[in-house]
Amino acid sequence: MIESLRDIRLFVAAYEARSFTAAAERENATQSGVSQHIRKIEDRFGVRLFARSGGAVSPTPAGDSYYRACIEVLRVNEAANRAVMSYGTGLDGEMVVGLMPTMTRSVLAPALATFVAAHPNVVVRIVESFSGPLTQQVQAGDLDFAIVPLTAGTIGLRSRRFARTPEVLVADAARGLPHMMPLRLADLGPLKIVVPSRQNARRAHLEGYFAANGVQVERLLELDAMLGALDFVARTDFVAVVPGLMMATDAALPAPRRLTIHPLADPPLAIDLVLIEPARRTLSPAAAAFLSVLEQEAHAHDAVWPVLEQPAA
Amino acid sequence: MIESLRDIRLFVAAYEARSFTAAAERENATQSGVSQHIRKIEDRFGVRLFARSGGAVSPTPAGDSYYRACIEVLRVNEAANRAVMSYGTGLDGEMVVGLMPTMTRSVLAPALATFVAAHPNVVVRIVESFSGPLTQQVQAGDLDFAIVPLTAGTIGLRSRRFARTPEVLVADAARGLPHMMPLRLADLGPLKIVVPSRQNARRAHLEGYFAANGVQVERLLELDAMLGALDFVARTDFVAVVPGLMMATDAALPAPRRLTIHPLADPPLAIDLVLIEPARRTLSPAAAAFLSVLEQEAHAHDAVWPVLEQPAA
DNA sequence: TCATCGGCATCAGGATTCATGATTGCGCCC
DNA sequence: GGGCGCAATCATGAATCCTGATGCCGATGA
Repeated sequence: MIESLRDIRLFVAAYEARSFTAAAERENATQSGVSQHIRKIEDRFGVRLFARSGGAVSPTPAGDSYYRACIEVLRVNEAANRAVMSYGTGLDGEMVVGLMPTMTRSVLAPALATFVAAHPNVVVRIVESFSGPLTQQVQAGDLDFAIVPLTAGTIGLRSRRFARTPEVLVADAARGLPHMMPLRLADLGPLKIVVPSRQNARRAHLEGYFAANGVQVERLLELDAMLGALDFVARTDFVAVVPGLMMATDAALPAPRRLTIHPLADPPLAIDLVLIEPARRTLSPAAAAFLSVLEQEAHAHDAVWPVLEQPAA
Repeated sequence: MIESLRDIRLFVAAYEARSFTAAAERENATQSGVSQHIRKIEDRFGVRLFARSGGAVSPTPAGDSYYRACIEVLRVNEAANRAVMSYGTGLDGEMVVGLMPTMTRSVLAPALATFVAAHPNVVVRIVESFSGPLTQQVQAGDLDFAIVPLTAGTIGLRSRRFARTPEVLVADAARGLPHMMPLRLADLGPLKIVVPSRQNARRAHLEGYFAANGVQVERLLELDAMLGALDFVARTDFVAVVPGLMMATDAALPAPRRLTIHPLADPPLAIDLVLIEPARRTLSPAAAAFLSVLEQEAHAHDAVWPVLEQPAA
């Protein structure tokens, strides 16, 4: 009875999916096969890795421990493969990255331009979506990494801080608010405001901020289409609160402008963006290179905003 | 074409032996098999790992690099195996136990430490609550067992005596009362005293004791948060009466101390703790083992208190 | 309380992979 | 040039892996 990396991969998939069936689907296998592999491991060690209680499987402490060790094995193994593969070719291959709309509006374009110029052989695919779907896709291994708002940790993901950016108010320029001047929302009187739907992690942050700081809301409009929201703001007396990073290029634009931008003040509000990647893998060289460009681009605009002393809400 | 740990082992052996034949011998394989495995790796990566020049094989730079990465993989993999094998002993399953705060403060921690070391496979869940909710949860079958103060029997429960512990007075050390010296409450003059709410079964015991023994109460403060109560006592001239078991570790603590502890004397007052479990079930092996550890730990501190001749009130 | 359903375990078969021993090819030394 | 040592190759039998079907259990909902 020989242990194989297949065993480990299937176990890791089962652990992360909390389901043999889902794991099989992810790893191009069958439920039966997954079941047999895991039983094989359990027999070899004489330890139960999952508690089967009819409907669902849940890891035992031994399973938890083995999982932590296994993702290490997979990561190191991947590093081994990369080490030898680098003797064959330079930077190429395919890379799939998930980004939330905040990233795609201002940061993506210049980062992409830089990257494709430097690495013409890399096939780049960008997926734009919201945090929920992106998280799932990273978990499933469909994405090399994703940038999403900070949320509670999820099984099978490694995450690290990517950037912090202030939330800013966006208003129709016809209102005459001085561009880039920090504002207290409560001073603006009852607001007609565009917010994302509850699926979006930012919604809760915003509502908490409104409630805690006496912001009067006249009308709430749910709109998950960010670009549409900005266009809507430019044509009506609605305003929107969006991550500053999203407006980075607009902020520096000279007059005349359709929209004015205003960091929230008293207190400021910021949002943390995190990088998530599958815990069992390491970033491919191409993905790592792109991430570095993306990060550099995201921080290029830091200086236009007031310093954020306070941690994010 | 799936990569396997066998590939890696054979490659490592070949690298170290500088010979396929010797490697085969070391790994209980044949020269042919080693040759095929290594060719498989080379094909997969499109890189040559060994230079074959008739008589002997010598690693290429790619082979050197892969070797260094591979021994890392083998090391990490072995660590994974060791991690899970240490779980080979003891019981398994899940166990949910309800404890009153009296138990969680001094007894729980050492008992838990002993238990998880002996039974790493058991998923332990501890619920801290008061007698009412705990009794309900045992009745509902949500808990394997609970430790609660002695009360009237409830249908659907089996109970047995778990421990008897004296009630003790706890006072701010600044009062200068000699630590561990038994006291008559009535001798202390009018008391400012912290007591649990009426939901707590001990409240009635205490009030009965006060009335029967001429204890003068200047102020009563209801506080169900046990830890908070102790902290409050340490900062004010209030005192509290709590089960001795709760203060077991504090009792043995050397000076300097924030609190002094005093068994109630003339007459002593004790409280009985009982084990309750669903009458329709028997204790799971894990629960029984944990109970035994808990009981042992609870009795480990018996000697620090005066002998209780009298039955509890 | 019963029927239904989702999900895992088990089983037998067929496909695939793996290991083996024999044989061949290559370079070296005598 | 003929042994000699070692790796490559090949065909075959063994072990394994994967699959689809089926059974079983607990959860869910009427």
